[in-house]
Amino acid sequence: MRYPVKETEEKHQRILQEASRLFRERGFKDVTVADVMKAAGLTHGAFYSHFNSKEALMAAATDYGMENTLEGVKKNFATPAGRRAYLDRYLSTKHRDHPETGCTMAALSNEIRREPEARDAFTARLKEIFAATGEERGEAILTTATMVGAMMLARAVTDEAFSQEILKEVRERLA
Amino acid sequence: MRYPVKETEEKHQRILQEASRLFRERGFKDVTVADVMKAAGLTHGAFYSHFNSKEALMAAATDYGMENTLEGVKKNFATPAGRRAYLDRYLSTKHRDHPETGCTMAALSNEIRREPEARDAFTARLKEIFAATGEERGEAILTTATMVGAMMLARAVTDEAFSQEILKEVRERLA
DNA sequence: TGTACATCAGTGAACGCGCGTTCACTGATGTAC
DNA sequence: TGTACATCAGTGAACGCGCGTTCACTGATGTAC
Repeated sequence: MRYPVKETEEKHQRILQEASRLFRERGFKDVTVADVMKAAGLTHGAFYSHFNSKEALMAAATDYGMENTLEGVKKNFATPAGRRAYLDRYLSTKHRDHPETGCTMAALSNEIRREPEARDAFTARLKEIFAATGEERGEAILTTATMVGAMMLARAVTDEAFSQEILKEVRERLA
Repeated sequence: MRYPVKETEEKHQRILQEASRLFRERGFKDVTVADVMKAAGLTHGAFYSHFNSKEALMAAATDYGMENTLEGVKKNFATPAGRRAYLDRYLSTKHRDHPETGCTMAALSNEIRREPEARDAFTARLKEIFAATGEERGEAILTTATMVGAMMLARAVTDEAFSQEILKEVRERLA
């Protein structure tokens, strides 16, 4: 049956949101189209009324997740204190333990590399993010690389003390 | 039929080597057991005479790849010039374009996080790598995080000039 | 404003394919005597 | 040292399962008149 346009748009947003959340948590490959649709409260068959393929969803979810990061940077990098607080939150155990609500770069960049559509979205948003820091470009690049790398290492490691050490050392050394 | 012990050991090494290569290139999920065995010159059925499961192979390949990195660090970090050359090689377009022979951390850490067996191997080797740099610990952590993060971003991005810019800025700013 | 009907998001069964793993079988190796 | 035989890496067919995608069908919505 036909559904109200407004509800359809809301469902579309919900699919995107849940996809982004699940992908960040488990990666592209371990999340099925059915998983995403179930999380959005729909059946898997309806997926193709919203996206052309799982690849298209991965790209859209990447864009969605990177846009979130962009907003966060815009909001927090206005003042030195805001920037400092952002870095500390980024390099926290809370962020480490919740990739599903955290940075898309730290959660998915390994897989994004192999997904042409997602890469395009990633590239465009990353440029926006660097610009939004208001910092000298090389500085923004260095800081971002360090944060992303540190989070990935802290997450990949099993030893809790070691993982915290990684976060702490980088937190203290980041300008 | 039964095979000479020596040949069996060589085949085992070949499986490990090819697995590490293929995993770094395409990720754990996009490489099948059959792919690995074919690359090693065997049929897929023989796999279970060498490893208990694909998960066990992922762990062994992670250990194998990290050990390679460890040897490289040991060899190159003896002198400041050697260290400098190592960083420059790490942050090169050649390394960026050849993940299959490159750093396991930059290629697989997103996926390693979700594989318990691989995580253990990763953790142990990462500690060895930090120790092998001969640097102050916090320094080793910071530098490694930055290198890994920069390589992942440079690889995830489609724009060639942008990708090179990421590598160049980090190369110049790394002590 | 009211009516007729074309549209299309959503459902759930089904398709086709590929994957990890198992298994019966093979036969040269390596061991026991 | 020679002989008999148990072992076990390797083969290739098969199993069972889950995934992305398709499809016939539904029926309220939104549009054309």
